[in-house]
Amino acid sequence: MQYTPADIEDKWRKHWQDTGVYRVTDDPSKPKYYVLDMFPYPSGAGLHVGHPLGYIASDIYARSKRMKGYNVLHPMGFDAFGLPAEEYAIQTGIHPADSTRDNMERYREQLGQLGFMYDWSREVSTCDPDYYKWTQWIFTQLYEHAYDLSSHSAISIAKVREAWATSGSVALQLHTDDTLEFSAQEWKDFSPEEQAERLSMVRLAYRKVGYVNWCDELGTVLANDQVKDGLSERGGHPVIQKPMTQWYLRITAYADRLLAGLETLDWSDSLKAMQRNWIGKSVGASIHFGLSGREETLEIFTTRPDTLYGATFMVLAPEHELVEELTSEDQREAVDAYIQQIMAKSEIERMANKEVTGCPLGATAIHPLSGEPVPIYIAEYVLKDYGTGAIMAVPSRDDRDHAFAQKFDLPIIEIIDQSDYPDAEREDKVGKMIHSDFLDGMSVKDAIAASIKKLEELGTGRKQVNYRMRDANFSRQRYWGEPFPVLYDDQGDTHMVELSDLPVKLPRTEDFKPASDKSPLARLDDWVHEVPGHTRETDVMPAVAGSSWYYLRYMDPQNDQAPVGQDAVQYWQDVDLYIGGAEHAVAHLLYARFWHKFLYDTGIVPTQEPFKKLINQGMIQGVIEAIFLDKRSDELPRRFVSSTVAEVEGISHFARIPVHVDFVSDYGSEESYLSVEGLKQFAAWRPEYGHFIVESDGHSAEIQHGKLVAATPDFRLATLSEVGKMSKSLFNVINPDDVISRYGTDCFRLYEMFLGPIEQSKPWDTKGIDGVYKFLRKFWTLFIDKDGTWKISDQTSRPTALKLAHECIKKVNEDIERFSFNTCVSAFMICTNGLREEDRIGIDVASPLIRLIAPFAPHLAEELWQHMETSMDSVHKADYPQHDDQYLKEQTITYPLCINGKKKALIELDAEANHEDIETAARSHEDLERWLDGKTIKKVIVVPKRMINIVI
RNA sequence: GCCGGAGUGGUGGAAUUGGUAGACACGCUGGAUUCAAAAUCCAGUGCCUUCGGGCGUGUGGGUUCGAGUCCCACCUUCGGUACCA
Repeated sequence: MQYTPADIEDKWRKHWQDTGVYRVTDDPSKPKYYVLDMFPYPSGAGLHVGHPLGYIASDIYARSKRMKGYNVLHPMGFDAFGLPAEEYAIQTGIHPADSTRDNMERYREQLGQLGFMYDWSREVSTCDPDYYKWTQWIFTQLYEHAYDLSSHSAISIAKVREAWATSGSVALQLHTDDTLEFSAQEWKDFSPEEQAERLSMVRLAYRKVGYVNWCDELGTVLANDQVKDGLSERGGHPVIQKPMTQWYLRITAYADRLLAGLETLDWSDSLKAMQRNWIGKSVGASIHFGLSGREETLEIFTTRPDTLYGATFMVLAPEHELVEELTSEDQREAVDAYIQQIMAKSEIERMANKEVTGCPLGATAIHPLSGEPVPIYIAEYVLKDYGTGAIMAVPSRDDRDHAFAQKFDLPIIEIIDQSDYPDAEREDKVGKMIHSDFLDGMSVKDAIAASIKKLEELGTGRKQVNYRMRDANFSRQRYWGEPFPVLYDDQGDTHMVELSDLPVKLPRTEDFKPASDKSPLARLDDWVHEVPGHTRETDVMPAVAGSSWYYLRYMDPQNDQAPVGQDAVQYWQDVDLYIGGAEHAVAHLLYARFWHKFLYDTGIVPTQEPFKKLINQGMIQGVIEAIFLDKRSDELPRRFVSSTVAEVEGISHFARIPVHVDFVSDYGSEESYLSVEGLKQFAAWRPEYGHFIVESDGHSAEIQHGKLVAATPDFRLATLSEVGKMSKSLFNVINPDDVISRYGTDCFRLYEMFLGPIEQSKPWDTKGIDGVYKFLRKFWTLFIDKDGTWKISDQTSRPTALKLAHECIKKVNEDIERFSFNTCVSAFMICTNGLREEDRIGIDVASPLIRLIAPFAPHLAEELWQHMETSMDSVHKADYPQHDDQYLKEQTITYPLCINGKKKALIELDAEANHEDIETAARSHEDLERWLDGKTIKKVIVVPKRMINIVI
């Protein structure tokens, strides 16, 4: 009987489901192990071949752990709220709830096909009201807590009130961006509004003004993703940065703990480095510069207070609140024009801009030590949310300041003598202070301390810790997300919805298009005013809300009394292994850690960190196929060209238009192109281009209303192929379905693993899949012959067969533990190729091999297992095999013999040979004289069991 | 710009701790089988070569008896950059 996956795979999947092999209960008799995948966003394009890469790896690991006696939780769910469903709804009129439900259904089906050991009864979906009830509740808890810096823990607002009423603001050391100074009496005398204002300065969820990408033309806020070159991706309309009052989470309160917690985690150093850099803790000074003719001061943060005497100008972010006031009449026009220009740019564009831009305000600050006047500028390289949004510029010691000073012809004062450090760069903290008054002669390190001391004496500055990380903007002016559990009363005061009234369900509407500058929910009058005397918050939460705690819900998905029950969380504790994409390195992984620490502080979870070990899977990339649209005229017929034509005419005249990969011939190759047929498909897919002509090298064609009007013979339009993200928005998603129906699930699983290391990204390609399929057939025929007879004999296998098997068992066990699944597949191949030479295979080889491959190819293993005489009804309940060293003994070792590190020959020596035996053998090699070529041997290096090197 | 990753035959990749570079596959070439093809099986396959050997892990330096692996500089490319998820 041939290996035919179609005959066995569906059968076993159904069997496993019917018998509940993968049901997980909280079983205290076994050690627990929690394997988590980053749950997918259920995109309309379906599961693509990139998703399973991590899922297969985690499934293999989870299955092997289970066979090793652990009680393994390996759940799956959906990150179901998000922008694409809403965009899809705006385009098609299909409600996000409906499209998301359908997409989840498709995902469940596709995931089911992959043979994972998920316990679907634990599924979690972030858009399910039973789930987001608790997302909302956690938000209310964040609102009801502040952060106490002395106990390093969240503290309830009730306690804060009590403490302030007893002893005033000095009672507690709370994390805040503002200054709180009031006595107990003053607190009591405050109006409720004034009290609320003070509390808002410390709450972990609070409101403040933030900037959004605003597109007037579309009447909506846009995601960064939807903005290209300062224009909306859809329609190409201008986008500006618009201020708006929004909810924020005070993640900065947890910055130190998020930093310290990294030390305890089994994550890659690179990932920890990314989080560390994102948090960006820096120690420096806060310094107040006076402003000529004004009472108020300009606060700046610097890590280099030692360089104060080199500060020759100040730079503010264009959004800085003092800009308006400080601008002189002469400069107003220029300043306004500059601000307008900058507000059209995204932060990335501002930072990436190498060109130096800026504008003087026509105002001066006063140097806090020298009393000299210092001119004030605004420039895009200073960002509002970093530090105080203002810097003192020290052109002699900062590269960007230096470039700015040169462009605007500002003085550059050298204040550090680095002549003792010839290799030092401008920004290195080494050298002796000069031209710096009382600091002269000090080292940089001493000067930093001395300058802070001086500033503190003068009352114009103090030591300060600053974080690059900013509080998390938690408001989205959209529909498809969790509604805030927030009511505002007639006075504008904020009230959280009580737990008994949660969830605040997302109201159903068919009108989810943007409503001017508000969330679509703002238009639902009945819902907004549902609670008498109150209006609801009409923004919704971002997708990161639901994904910040979903891993806890899997532990106890049905609980209606708490996000997660104490019994469940005490048993499952935390995630032992988390596998997911590196693209989540900072955002999701930092927010989830933040929420987890907050939940720890409030007694909901027993651990400080959610994810003990983390593996980043690489991306399976797609190929983005594109053609070029001539931007110079928007009259019909529009003109499309190939990349080569666009380059000749000047690439800036063209817009890159992605083409659905299904239309492209020779997809992914250098010669990829659109045939006449592909062109027709393109025309039908993008009807807005109605009438267009296309030009490629030596080819042209004209299309009108989907019909080919004219074309050169053998027409083809060359498309540009670029490797990149596989994404619905790039029209290059490849689904696993076709591959599975052709080769079977086990083959697909093995092939994805065989592609390479899971951390590595690579473009999708099915070129090598035949090799894996051939292997599975060979493996099968070790056990079952052509007419379906079970071939395994009762006799013991020969030592050679046992050696092959145990080498494989050893290798696979080792490689699973280091998450090297591609080499596991190779090991299976090597073993199988070797066993084909054996004239008989006994049960002593067959049984461990079938169990060994079970986590990788669960269906095949289960089918073969049924032929074994065993009490275990499923291979997946059997033990995982361990190797026995007695079968692995080698008689001889082949040593490479090198001259000066270059291999010259191989010599075979007894495995037990000692250092001297080996050297003697080397020195007596018959060809040695020829290799020496008259030179003498200086040294012989022998590494037993490794190599021999003769140095001449 | 900044932070992080990757770069090895025609292709995917292996080399786990500084010790035989190219395991295992794909592809290709030749052969067997076949009326023929598919499938299958066997052999070969880094590049150059005067057949002695020489050169080879993105580029250029360095450390070492020995470097794909460590160090320095650079190039290319991918991910993130706070509203894609």
